[in-house]
Amino acid sequence: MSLFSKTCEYGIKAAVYIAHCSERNKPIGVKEIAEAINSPEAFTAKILQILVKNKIIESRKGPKGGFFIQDNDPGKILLIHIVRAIDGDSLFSGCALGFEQCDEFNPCPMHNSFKALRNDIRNMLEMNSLIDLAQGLDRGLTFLK
Amino acid sequence: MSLFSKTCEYGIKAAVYIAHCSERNKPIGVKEIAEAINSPEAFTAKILQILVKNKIIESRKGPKGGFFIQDNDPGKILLIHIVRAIDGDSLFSGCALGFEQCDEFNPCPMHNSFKALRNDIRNMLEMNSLIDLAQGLDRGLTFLK
DNA sequence: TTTAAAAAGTATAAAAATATCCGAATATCT
DNA sequence: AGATATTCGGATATTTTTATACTTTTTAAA
Repeated sequence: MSLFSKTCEYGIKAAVYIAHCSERNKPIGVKEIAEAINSPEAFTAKILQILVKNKIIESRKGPKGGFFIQDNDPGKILLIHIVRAIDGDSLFSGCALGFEQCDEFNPCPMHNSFKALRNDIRNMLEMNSLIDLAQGLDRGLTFLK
Repeated sequence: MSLFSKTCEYGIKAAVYIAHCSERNKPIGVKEIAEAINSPEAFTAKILQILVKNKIIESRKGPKGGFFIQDNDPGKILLIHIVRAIDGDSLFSGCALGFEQCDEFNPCPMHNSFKALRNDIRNMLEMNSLIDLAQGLDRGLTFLK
């Protein structure tokens, strides 16, 4: 078990790559993205559609088309937006043992020790924008495959 | 996406319930366990087998048989043992984006912000023993369904 | 020593996640 | 206007996770 679903992992990587390239200011095709993040192309296309529908990234059809992020946006797009769009918010707002009704008044055995962790997860996702994550790529300090 | 797989959630709940009952000092059958944690019986049986194979709990066949934990053990059995047996250790030792090779020298974009969180997860799993989790049940403060 | 109750083992089924394929819609360029 | 490149949408396929059903083995007790 890992934090994110595979779908979400691809979504994050793709978004980071698009942010990384968005300086060039021209749309990037699925093919290049999938190649860059080492993901299955058709599946990646589906995930990009989700991100577009959730207005996290933009797209243009036809020749010279592809996916892109407006100039000033990478700093505004947070990991939590992507995770929420793809995996929902159960990771950082749900119960560790999967109970629907688990709260202060009706806690599961893990409720109290999980509370802090859940907030840490949420904070981490709220603190990291695509700019933050893309910067390392720009400088050749981090990698997407 | 949630922290644990469903299998692991059932495994944790089952183990906590067994610890909770182990005072009575007699084996508890799958039927009672599944009932107590509101899980599918046959599937729960499979999970209990995993825990037995990993020597996390014990079992006895035949009439009056069932699953149990030795008197002094619930304090020694940590969540991390159960999670490791069922979900493996990718959750608290792997890369957030699923890379095999992701470390200080070859980090993924999330590596640094994830590092602390991963340790928090590990700590949480190492800090909680079955006794800790069962205590709330004993006192009627927490619930397993 | 026979019977019955339970876990262990094996095979299969159903559901969800992951992945592929192809035609439709749309935009660009000539 | 026509040809082409691309995303979009829907159908389908594959794999993994979750779940069930049934048989075998072990054990306790009558």
